[in-house]
Order: sequence, then C-alpha cells, then structure tokens
Amino acid sequence: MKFSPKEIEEKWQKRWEEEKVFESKPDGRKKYYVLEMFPYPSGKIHMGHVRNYSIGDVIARFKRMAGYNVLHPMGWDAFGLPAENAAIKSGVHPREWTLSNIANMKEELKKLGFSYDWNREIATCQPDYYRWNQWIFLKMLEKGIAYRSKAPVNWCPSCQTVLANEQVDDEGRCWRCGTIVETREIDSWFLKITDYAEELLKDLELLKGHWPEPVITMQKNWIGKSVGAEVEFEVPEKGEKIRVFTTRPDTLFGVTYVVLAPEHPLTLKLAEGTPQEEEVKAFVEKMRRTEKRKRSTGELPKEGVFTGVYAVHPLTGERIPVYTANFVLMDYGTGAVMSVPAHDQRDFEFAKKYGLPVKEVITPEGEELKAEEMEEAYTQPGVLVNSGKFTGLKSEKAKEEITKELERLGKGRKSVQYRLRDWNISRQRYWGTPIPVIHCPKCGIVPVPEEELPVKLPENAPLTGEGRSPLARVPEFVNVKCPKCGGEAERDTDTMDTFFDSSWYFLRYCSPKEESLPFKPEEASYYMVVDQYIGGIEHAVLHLLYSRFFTKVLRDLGLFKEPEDGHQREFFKRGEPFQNLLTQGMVNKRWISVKNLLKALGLTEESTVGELIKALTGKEVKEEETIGSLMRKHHITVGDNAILLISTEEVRKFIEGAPEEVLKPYEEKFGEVSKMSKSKLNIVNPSEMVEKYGADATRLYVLFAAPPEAEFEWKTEGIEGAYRFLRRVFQFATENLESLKGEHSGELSKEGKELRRKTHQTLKKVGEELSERFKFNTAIAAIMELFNQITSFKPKTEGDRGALKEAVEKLIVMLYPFAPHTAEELWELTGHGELLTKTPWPEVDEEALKKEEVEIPVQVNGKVRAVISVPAGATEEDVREIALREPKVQKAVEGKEIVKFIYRPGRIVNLVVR
RNA sequence: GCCCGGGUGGCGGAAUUGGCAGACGCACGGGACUUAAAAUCCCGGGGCCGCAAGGCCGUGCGGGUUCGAUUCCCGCCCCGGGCACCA
Repeated sequence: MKFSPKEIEEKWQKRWEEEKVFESKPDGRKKYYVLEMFPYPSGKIHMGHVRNYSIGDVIARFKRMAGYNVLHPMGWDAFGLPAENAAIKSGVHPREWTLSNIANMKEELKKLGFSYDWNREIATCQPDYYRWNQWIFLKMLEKGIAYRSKAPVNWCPSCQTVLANEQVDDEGRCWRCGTIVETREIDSWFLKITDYAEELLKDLELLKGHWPEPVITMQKNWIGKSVGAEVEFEVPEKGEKIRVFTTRPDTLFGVTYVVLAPEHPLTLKLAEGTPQEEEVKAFVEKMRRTEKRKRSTGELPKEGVFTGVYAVHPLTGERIPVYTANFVLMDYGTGAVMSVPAHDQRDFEFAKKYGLPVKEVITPEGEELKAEEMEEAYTQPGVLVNSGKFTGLKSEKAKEEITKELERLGKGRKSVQYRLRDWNISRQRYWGTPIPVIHCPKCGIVPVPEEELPVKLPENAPLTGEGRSPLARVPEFVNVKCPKCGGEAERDTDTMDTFFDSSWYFLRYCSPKEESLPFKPEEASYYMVVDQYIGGIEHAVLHLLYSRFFTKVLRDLGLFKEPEDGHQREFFKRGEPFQNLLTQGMVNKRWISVKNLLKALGLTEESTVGELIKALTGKEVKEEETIGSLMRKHHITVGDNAILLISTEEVRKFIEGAPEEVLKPYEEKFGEVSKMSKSKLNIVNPSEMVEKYGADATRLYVLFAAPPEAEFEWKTEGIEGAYRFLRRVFQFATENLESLKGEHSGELSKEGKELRRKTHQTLKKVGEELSERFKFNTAIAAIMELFNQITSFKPKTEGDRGALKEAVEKLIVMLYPFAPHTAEELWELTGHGELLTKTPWPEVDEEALKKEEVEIPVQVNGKVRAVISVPAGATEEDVREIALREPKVQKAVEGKEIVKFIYRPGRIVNLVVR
C-alpha cells in the first residue's frame, strides 16, 4: 500500500472535526490547560510557529489520552502596527488585511493538523473581545490603577507613536522599525504596575522549578529592586532640600559632593543668581539635546558643572558643593545622588576629573585604605572609619544604624527603589482598542458608561501615517455629549498598547462567548491556571510580566472564584497565570551573503559576471558587466543573501540546476547560521513542506531535530529522514496486516520476550518524556529504536506473533502525539474501530520489564575489560565468581593482586588491582 | 563590568542518581537489486597503531576529589543571551 500523507491527513482532519474530539467543556474530569502564545496575523505561518504549536500539540494529544479534559485553544493577536502600515501603503483597510491574513493562517494551521478547539477562537480586533479591554480599563481607572499623567515619553518619529521603555532597544531604537527614538512630553494613560512590583518579584519564588531560570532572572533584573535610604541635604541659602537615594547609607560620612540630574527641577532654581548661572543653563540645555540613550548607557565621559551653591551634610554639618552632571538620571530614584568618591567608581572618576576631595570611610577588614593612594573606588563592604560614632561598625550594621539616626533627626528614612516604571498604554494609532474615556471641559475626565461599551473603532479614519492619532480626525467619533453634564465633550483619541490585549487573552479562552463579563468566574476557576504555556524567549519580560500583573489586578478586582481544591490553588491565590513555562528555541537556517560568497570565490564587486560564472561552474563565458553594476541594477547590497545575485537573469541563464543547489557547498563552508527572517531570505515556508512531505513529517522533524528549548538549524535532509521513517513504519504495518489483525497466544521465544521488554521499556520512556521532561527528541529516538527492533524480529512461535502485534500496536499509539494522522490511519488499518484520539494511553506492564539475565560491564582499574551476563538475582559472591572466570578479566588481572572488589548491583563491577 | 546558558564524532544531538561515552537521525563509505540512475534493502564507522586479536588516546584547557568523572570541586579559555553611569 502506498503511503500518501496528503490523503491521510485530509481524511483524519475531517474526521476529527466531524467528531468534535478537540472540543472541551467543563466536566467532572481533571482539566489540563495547554496554551501556545497566540500569533500576530502577519500573513503566513513561519517555522517558529510550527515548532511552538507542534510542542503544544504533542502535550495536548498526550494529556487527552492520559484522561485529562484538555483545553487547547488558538486565537489571534490581531491589533497592531503592521495592519495600519499596510493600509498606509496600499489603501487596504486594516480590518480587511487582518481578517484575510487570519483566514489564510488558519487554513495553514488546519493543514498541520493541530488539535485546537476552534470553537474558542478569539481575535483581539473584534469588538466582542476589545470591549472587555475597555471594561477592564474602566475598572482599573476606578481603582486608581490607571491614571493620567504628562510624562516624558519615547516618541518614535517614524511610527508616530509613543513607545514603552521596554519597546526601545539598548541602542535607543524603536523595537519595530529601528528608528532612533526621541523624547517628548505627552498626556498619556499609565497603569500602575509599580504598585505590584514587590508582589511580582516575590511570587517569582513560586515559579522556580516551573519556569526556566533565565526568564525568572530576567524578570528579577527588570523589576530591579534596591533597598537603601533616602537622605535629605538642606541648601540653607536657598531654603531648599535635596532628596537623594542611596543603597549605601554606611558611606554617608564619605560624601564630598551632591549631584542633581540636569532635568531636576532644583538644578536651575539653585543656580539662579549665582556666578555659575549661565554655565549651568548652557549645560542643562546641552544635555537636553543629547540623545537619551547615550546619556543612559554610560558611553559618554562624565561631565558636569558646579551649581554655585552648597548643601549641608545631615550628620556632620559640613558644607558640600552641589553639582549637576550627565551621569545622574532623572527617572531613577529621586534624580539626585550623594557622591562618595572613595567607594563608588562613577563618583571616583568624576571627583578626579573635577578635583573634588576623596574621603575614605570604609576599609577592608584588617587593612588600611588611604584616599590619596587610591586608583579606583573601594566598593566592597567593610569596616567604617572616619564616621563619627559609627566608626568601627561593619557595613551591614552601619547601614541600619545610620538610617535609624537619620530617621531620628528627621533627615532621612529607609527606602526601596525599583527599576520598573509604570506602563504607558496610550498609542497615537488607529488599529487598537479605543480608550473609553471622554474629556469634558467642565467635568474633566469622564469614563464611558459601562452600558455604552464597546466604544467601537470608526471605519473611516484617514490613515496617512502622519500626525497624531487618526481617530482625532473623525469628528463623529470625537465629538460626544458628556455623560455627566450633557455638554459638548471629546472622546480620547488614543488606542491601547497591544500588550494590553495579550495580557489576559488566556482568561477569555475559558469563556470566549461570555457577554456579561470578560470571563465566567466558574469557568476560569475550572480551567485556570494554565498548566503549560509555550512560547518564545523574546517574551521573557514584556508579555509575561504584564500577564502576571493583569492576573493579579483581576484577582484584586474580585473577578475570580477561588477553586475549592486542586494542586494549582496557590498559583490561583497569588494571581499567577502560568504554572509551567517552556521557552522554545529559535529555528535557524544557514545562508551566505553576497559579500561572503565573493570572498569565498576570490572575487570583488569589480570582477565581471563572466568571472563569477567561471568560479561557480567552470564555464567560460564572455560577460563583461561588473558584479557591482549588476547589483546596483537589481538593488542588491553586499549584506543580502547571495541567492538574489545568482537568481538574476544575467547569472541564472548560465547555471544548471536550482540556484539553491549551486550555493549549497559555499553555504556549508563560508555561510552563517541565523534566525529565519524575511530580510535574510533564509526562510523555509512550512506550507511548502507540508505540501511536499506532509504535516506529520514536518512536525516529526521539528520535534526530533533538537530538544524543544534549544535552537536548531533547519536542514532539508532532516525532514527527508523523518518522512522516510514514517513511510517505513507505514509500509511495514501494511505489509504485515494479517498477523497484526489476528489473535495470537502461546509461549514466547527468548527473542519474543526481548521484544516485549523493549516495547514496554519504550512505553515507559516515552510516557515519562511526554509527561515530565518534554525531551521529545529522545522520545522519538526511542520509538525509532523500537521500530528497528521490530523490523529485525523474526517470530518463531504463535506467542511471538502476539508480541509483534503488541509491539506494532503500541508503536502506533506512541507515534500518535508526534505524527497523529499517520498513527490514526494505521490504527484503523490494523483493525481498530474507535478513533486513536479517544484511546487511552497504554499501561506499562512491569512484569515484561523484568530480566532473567543482566549484562554487567566489568572494569579493571576503571577500564572496561569485559561484559558479563549474570542471573537477575545473583549475589555479590556469584557475580564476583562469574567476573573472575571471564578470560578477558583473567588476562587483565594476571600476576596482580586484587585490592578491592566493587559491585553496584545491576550496574557495574570494578576490580582494583596492584 | 555584572548575571544566566552552553562547549561531546563530519553534522544535529544522546548518556534521567558519579557507573559500558557517542543512543537515534543526517551526511559519508562499501555491498545487493537495476541495462543504468534514483529509490529501497543490508553492512561499516571517534582518533591513532595493527592483517587481525588487541592496545593506547579521547567529552574546550589545566588541576583536584573518587575504585570510577561528560556528570562533583577549584582555576582558566571560547561561544550565545540578558542587564548595565540604577545611585
């Protein structure tokens, strides 16, 4: 029988849909919620998606067989800039663009045969989804979690929009378009995530062992908690106080100057009327023009000016100069620092540059430190010196004591700072959730009444990519009556950051059609917490932190009904949405740039096309055009994939075979491996793979190539291997249908027993991998091993035929989570009436695992010299005797004294000889 | 600079508690089938020496603990990622 994946796949996808086997409703069974990060509908499924969803599908299908009520939903993160950019470029409405992309991608997902409950599909751009964004926002507004503030924000001049700090990369570029970000002051809506900083940090403890360690660390760093003290420095001649934050109150006596951020409100105020006023003004102005990124990365040399005034040290009463400098940032701590040059490297460098005093107040235990001899700051803890009554204390103790003293004097207090900033959710864009508030000249900010939700996006906003929000240019949207006073008022014309949409979508899946609340408390109580979440590491902070924040907020709003029992109760109580997280690695592909190809061939852009052809094929042709000129003609740059160059008509006509094949040897040797991306043209289109090899082979390969969390390099040969394996299994089963369908009983031969043992060993191994370790690559390897044993097995007895039948049957079942279509087909062909999808995962027969004889390696001085076979119940004495009888062992110990005999039952023998 | 993760054949990777290093697959070599090729099937393989039996070496490098180390400890090198004038 011929193996035709296409037919098989269509057949079973249809059957599964007809029998509604992937639909889930709350029932008496234990639930299992497996979730993959929903995709942005960019147009096509890419390999990263395939990998993500294949991992999820293996888990979902296995858990279903293991008896769980599995919730496995899919939806679309459908708001966002690309749709709007497409509209600007080609005039197509963002809704149309998005919905047609969704339709296309859904088709692709269906062809891959993922076991989703499509009844629960959601798209965040639909009013019945985003109305709940608005509802949640209003609840947050009520609770004071959402607030309005004028704040310096990151403005991307290209996207014409405000970006969150998280959306600006470390080079100060927009995360989407790469344009350098500017700073602007804008009225915006913020969410007070900082109120939850402590809880978000503390609950990371609960996630340990369930989430990958790097993700936990990244979140921890992102929240960035520092414990220290706030200290006040008075400036008597101006009647002002400078508040600073420090993590080292123990170094307070070493303060020799104070520094304000240039943007600090006191900077200009203090300098007023001093001889330094003009200089300070010029400095502040200069800093305003300096890129924020450069300021905050430390790549600029330290620079500052004296403000002309002195502050008073809170404990010693000394007069110390006040400076303003570029290295102090307004948006961390209080925007001012106390400088302790002896014990802080930045302060040290600044002090040396401007000739400010260095005063040592901490020494390493048992050592002396001289300020004048220091070449860098001593930043470790130690023992206090020159610190009045605190001299002699250790740093830790001194921190406490000095803080207490400040509190007693009313000049300071204990303080905790976080790096985490509140989340700015306002976007001056069209394709997002309208913010449901009305600005009334009389009443101020008025929330849209709940019964008027959703505030729908108008269809006809002009999308030009310029100016502020497109919604501001739709009068019938903007102009409304104030719900409070009935007077003329205006709607807010901003839309929400799309991270808002994705911060709670996993809850909506629990009740996707609910009309009176974002989700039904009983349903969320049944399905939540997500048992297994799977997605890319790129969401380690943003999406995952926001989702944790939202879940905690929704819990505090009283939207959950706490479950009576269950292992996840603790996660539920703490508002943690995802119990286990798996971050899958990237799918990479080898490619070669024009630059590297030319280098490998020993050519330059000045070489002729003729020389290129000769180097590639050995053919002599007369083509005098230079490669550089050809590249300019086709807009190819040296960083582009060389495939572009080879595919130009001028080159293509001289080479035989596909351009990919011509380049392959050069890619192997001189190419590089990077993430599949459009710009590098190193993309493998999943749908083409499904077309050519089938969904099962594509999925099997992606899962077999590497463990899920590791990166892997896509190789065409690999998917061919997966295809061959499936075909061999299919062929073997269909060629042996008679014995696989029949009833067999009787005695087993030795080989028959071994086959049974292998079958149950594999079952045990695969079961463990699927439920605990998620190392799908080794699970598949084990299945392949079993298959290799099956094909070399020659049944001798009727009982043997039974063992063979059992082995193949179990193999089909084990194959199911990875290659479900092929497995279903074989299940049916081997005479099973019920869907394999509905078949329970088989039990391991512990009896079959037992061995009569065990193979034990025998080492002499740690080197393996022989392998002996001993009866399973052999005593240490028996084993010793068998080992010593072994000729190879005898040879190795000949003429030597056996000092020690080590036996680890069932594992190893080691003879120590001298 | 700080914090994670990693380094094993030609390649992807395996070794679950310190116990036979290299499972499984890919690529490769040899053979069978074929007029031939492809496909398929069988066999082979870490390196060095050897006709072979066998021996020696081998998990980034150097040391240590142990009967025994890819695994544990100390010191270093390299690669990938995150954070970073954060007070």
